[in-house]
Amino acid sequence: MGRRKLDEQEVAEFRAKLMDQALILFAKHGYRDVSIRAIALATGCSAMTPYRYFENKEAIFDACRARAFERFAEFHEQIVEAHPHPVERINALGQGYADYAAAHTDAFRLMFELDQPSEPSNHLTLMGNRAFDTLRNSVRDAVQQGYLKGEPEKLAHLFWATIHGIVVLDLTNKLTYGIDKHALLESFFEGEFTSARNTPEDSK
Amino acid sequence: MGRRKLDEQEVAEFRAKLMDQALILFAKHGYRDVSIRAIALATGCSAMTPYRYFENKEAIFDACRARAFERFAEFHEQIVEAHPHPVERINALGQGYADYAAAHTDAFRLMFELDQPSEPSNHLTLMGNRAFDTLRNSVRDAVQQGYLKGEPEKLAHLFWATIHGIVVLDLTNKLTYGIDKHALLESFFEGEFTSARNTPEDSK
DNA sequence: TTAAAAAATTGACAGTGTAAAATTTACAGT
DNA sequence: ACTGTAAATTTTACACTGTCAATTTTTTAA
Repeated sequence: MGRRKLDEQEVAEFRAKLMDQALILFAKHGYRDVSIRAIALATGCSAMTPYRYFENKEAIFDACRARAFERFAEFHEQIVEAHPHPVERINALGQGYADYAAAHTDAFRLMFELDQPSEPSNHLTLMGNRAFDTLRNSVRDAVQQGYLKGEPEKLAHLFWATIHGIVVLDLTNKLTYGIDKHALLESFFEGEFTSARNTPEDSK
Repeated sequence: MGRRKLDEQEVAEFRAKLMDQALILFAKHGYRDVSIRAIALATGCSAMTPYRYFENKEAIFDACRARAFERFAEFHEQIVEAHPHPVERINALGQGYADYAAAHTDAFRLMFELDQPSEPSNHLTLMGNRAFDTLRNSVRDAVQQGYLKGEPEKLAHLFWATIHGIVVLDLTNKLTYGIDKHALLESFFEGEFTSARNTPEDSK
């Protein structure tokens, strides 16, 4: 006696359906300008139904971010497959990172928003790491094969930080002195900055 | 006949008063969770009075961001004065950037939020540039004096992007592999990454 | 003292997140 | 087939939001 409880798969399916719509809306309009009612409407359920599948709006957002990271990671994994050479692979990953941010700006914002509405869930952290792992592994390989020197973890993180910095400064319109994203990426990949450090004695 | 119109200074004073409170609230709770009514209450005026001094909530936020950038720039300018040597100055600016982000995280978020509610105003851009100018000039000096080699604009931008990248990845809890902000900053300042690039032949 | 204009406040509205109540749905036992 | 019941869903309701419009207060010049 009593209506059958939704099994795990059914719940997962509806959650996915909600997230598909939510991701589209969040990416298009941002967290602030998407209402749960709008997500419900797009999904074709009533306004309060999402609350049965997610605790609140932040939980939906969090799930969408994780999904965005998942796609981001898949994109990186494709690049890895397409570039067997470690150094080329690293550069392709960096370029891909920037390209992805440009092509999917809204998803990128979702992922790297400074003003995160909640602490990252474990799943979100996992998906975030998965994308970075492609770079981490590539740098490790490059070091092992002698293409790079240094502590692989630090190298990978610094590489990431630099690309990320270039991308977000560009995204927030902070590059206003004629030096744009492309020039910076090019310089970085050429190692112009990295080889520029020396002492005054050297330059005399 | 007719009440005296507020002169420019009076308007500026009240705007400043509003912004003082708004900046505190925005920094503490973020754009989303601060209402104009709350700003008005903190300022001691009625709920709709802010609308006489700013077009809307975004305009208040924009003004606050510009003010945050102004303080950020002043902080950098103090660092410049305290460090006469170009290379030390550059490193101090980088370290200061990270320290400021840690000490005034909320203000930093305000300034570099990806999800900006509006296009940056001219004044905001100006204040943003003012902070970066300290680094730009320092790099230019360092290059002129032979401490650095390369195109100064690109060097300065790349330096900024790297520090910024490190800071924001840390701020958004993306550094989860035991390599933290401090290790990355240290590596960066030591040039560990920058001197790591060479060909396999070199390492044999 | 009064007319009027600027400033400030109040009232109103559509839209928000979400808690609680009401309702629909679909199954187990008779 | 019917019915009791529990799960799923929808409806209702509320406090709060940004902001427009109407109103009231304040302050000045005549």
